[in-house]
Amino acid sequence: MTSAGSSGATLPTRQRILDAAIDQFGTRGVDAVSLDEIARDVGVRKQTVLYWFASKDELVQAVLASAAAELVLVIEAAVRSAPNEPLARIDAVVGAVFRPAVRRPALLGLLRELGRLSPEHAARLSAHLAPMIDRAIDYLAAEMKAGRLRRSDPRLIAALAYATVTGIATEPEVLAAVGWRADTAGLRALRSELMGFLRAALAP
Amino acid sequence: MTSAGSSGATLPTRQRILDAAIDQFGTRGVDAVSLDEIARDVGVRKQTVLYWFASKDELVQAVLASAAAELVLVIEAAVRSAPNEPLARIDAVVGAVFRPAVRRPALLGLLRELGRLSPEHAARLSAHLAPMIDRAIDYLAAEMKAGRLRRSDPRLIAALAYATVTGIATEPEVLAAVGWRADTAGLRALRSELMGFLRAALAP
DNA sequence: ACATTTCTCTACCATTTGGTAGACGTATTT
DNA sequence: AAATACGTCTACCAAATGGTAGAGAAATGT
Repeated sequence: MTSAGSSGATLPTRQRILDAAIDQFGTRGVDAVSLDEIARDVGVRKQTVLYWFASKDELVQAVLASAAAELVLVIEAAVRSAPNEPLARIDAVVGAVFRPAVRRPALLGLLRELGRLSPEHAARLSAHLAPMIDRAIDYLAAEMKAGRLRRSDPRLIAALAYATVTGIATEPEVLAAVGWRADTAGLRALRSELMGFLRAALAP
Repeated sequence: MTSAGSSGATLPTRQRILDAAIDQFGTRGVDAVSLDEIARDVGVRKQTVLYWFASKDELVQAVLASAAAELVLVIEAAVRSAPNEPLARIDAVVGAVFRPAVRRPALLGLLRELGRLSPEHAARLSAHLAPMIDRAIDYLAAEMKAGRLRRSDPRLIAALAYATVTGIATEPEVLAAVGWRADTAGLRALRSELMGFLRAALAP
């Protein structure tokens, strides 16, 4: 029983399908991407995709779980390794999310798909992220109480900060529309502006 | 020649198709919506849709133009009727966009489709909005220079503010995920938090 | 050596998609 | 009254979609 199970270490193909699917679903939307396209990206036939994931629905489910897990991992690591000071922590989280997000908008783009998914998928994804969200909100509330963050509704503040980061990371076209350049200097400037924006919005 | 032309006053059906298409495209994504579904929404057959709009592509084009025009109209009106003070103007714009946006996420949702549209569509939409965006950026730059707004890159600030408003307005699921309630009081609280967030982010 | 499992493939299939052709009734024009 | 334009419809169609059935190569176990 070397096994594959539903969790453990998996073989190349399955992972490659998953990766391709994250990119496609995240950037173009689940409904707009066909299994054939994913298969072509991976360099394999559609039936191979359907061998690893019994249906498109199951693939979507796996993609969401995988992306959510990756996000949670990245964010929690950033939080743990940051000093226990709210603005520094926010910087750390933004920094951690920012690079992968801008270079691979699909990751956050998947979250933006939330409203277009079936209620079941949406619920599963929410459940996956809920603990982290709840902890973040509790943290914000505590820091507000301690006067280290601007006093406001921590839940809405969390949502607003999320909207800002996700929006800016998943819509390069908007940045292009305001004349922004996607070169290295541009990226650095964007990141620094983003942090400045959030700091100003959240500082007491 | 009572005529219909491509601009002027039009008959019910065409407009109803346009409205239904805005909602569907904006909430579910262009690629994911079929002409049959739009037709069903309107209570008509697909061929009737194709009578008014020669192809899906043409319908998309008309929808984008219509939505952009509506947005520009609403925003410019809000700006004109607001006092010439940057934070007040921002409040006015947010207030003007907020109600329609939350009740009809499709409008802003269409903008979020930008990256998924064909380059031609994206370019046309950008062109439609560019004058307003440029004016906004110039305005922000001037106010920053005058010390009435936090000094920063006006282009990125515009993009960040846009991301915040659009994100929060088009993703009710995120609000739900943080435990927000969509009742009247919730709406008021959300709007006030949003304005507070932006004011704090932009104030000098 | 043989049997079995693992993985990818070809061959189909029913349904849905955007789109064409043209019939049919109703206004409007002449 | 005849002719014409207008708006919606039914009848199709070729391509693409998600999915089933099962063949065949390669590894693995016995």
